[in-house]
Amino acid sequence: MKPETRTRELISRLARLDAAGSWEGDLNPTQRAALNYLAHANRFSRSPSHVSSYLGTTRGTTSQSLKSLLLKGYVEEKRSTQDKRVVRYDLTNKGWNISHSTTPLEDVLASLAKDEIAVLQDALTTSLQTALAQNGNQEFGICRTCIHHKPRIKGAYCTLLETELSTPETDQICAEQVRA
Amino acid sequence: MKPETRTRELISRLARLDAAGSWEGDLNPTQRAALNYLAHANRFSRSPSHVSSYLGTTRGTTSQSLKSLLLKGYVEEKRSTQDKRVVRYDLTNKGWNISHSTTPLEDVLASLAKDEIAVLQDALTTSLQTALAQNGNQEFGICRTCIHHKPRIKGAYCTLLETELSTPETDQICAEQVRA
DNA sequence: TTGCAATAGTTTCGAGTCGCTACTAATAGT
DNA sequence: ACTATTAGTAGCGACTCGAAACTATTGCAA
Repeated sequence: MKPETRTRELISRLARLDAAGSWEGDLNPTQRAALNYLAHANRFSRSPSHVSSYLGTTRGTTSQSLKSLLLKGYVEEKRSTQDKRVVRYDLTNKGWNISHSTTPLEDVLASLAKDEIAVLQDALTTSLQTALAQNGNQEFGICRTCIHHKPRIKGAYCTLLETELSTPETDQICAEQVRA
Repeated sequence: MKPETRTRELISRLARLDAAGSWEGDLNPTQRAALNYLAHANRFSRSPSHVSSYLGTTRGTTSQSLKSLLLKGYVEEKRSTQDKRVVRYDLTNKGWNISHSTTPLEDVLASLAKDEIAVLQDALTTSLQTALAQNGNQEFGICRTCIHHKPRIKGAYCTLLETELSTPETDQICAEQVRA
């Protein structure tokens, strides 16, 4: 079998195993994925559109998943006052608690050698970036690594959103991020 | 973010992208995964039970997926004469044709450097083996690497199934495989 | 300013996955 | 012969997913 075929199969099987084994609490894999995204995204990137773009599904599907998360009390809705169309979803305490728990796959990955996981992460990152670029998708990288990111003495400044950012925020996922 | 968390996220996103982009023909991701398995599994490992064990779903779900594949003409049913309970699914010509097509993710992986994909494959293989071992799942490795595999001048002999195997068959997936 | 296009989000529909339980048929063990 | 086990299927309810239709809001431009 060609190495790329074999590797694709490995990725698919690992993801499948992970999804099956991560029915933590009353969250299914998709809901868990959405929650994970919301836990790491900055305050400008937590709308249904952003979630659906990140997960690669339609807005309709995402709308339902978020509604389910809302109903179960893992997130809360914040409607914007500037643009009355947009909604932002923030994690509740219950949401934060569950988002910290690790999945079986993470435990396995944690048992790899330090250099092994570093190399794995690099190769996967490269692959993901290439794949995303080919589809014209956004990368959803971390603020700190963006061309619009200008470091300040405390925190940073975003030249795109024209906003001051706190230090923890520069480590969050931003939907607008463009690699420097 | 911890490297194992980041890596898990990468695997999950790549798999999601791959699944979304591989709606080749009229096959959805699960049906495609089942077809891929059948394309690489040997003649002793192509029953609904084996497919469900490989994909990590229940037999009920697999039964439906296979029924769908059958209906669409990608596979055909062969009922065993020895054990009248078991069914074997073989790919039709239509099935072989589609199983040879590559997915977008494969194309991306193929563009990686040779040593990079080798290292990637190794790390993923190790992770998968560990994860499967923890769940008590079968590994579904290749015949040739099994403790029951005894090479012959032409092909091989399996001491578990007590059967002669042709050379191509020793490169196929076997549900009974146990790493030597 | 008015009007139209674009955008954010929701709703609904049909097909399909998935876990679960219950079921039939065939085989294996005692 | 009786029972337990195994292979496969059927039906149920919850959910995902893509697609299309829909509302509300905003942006743009004549």
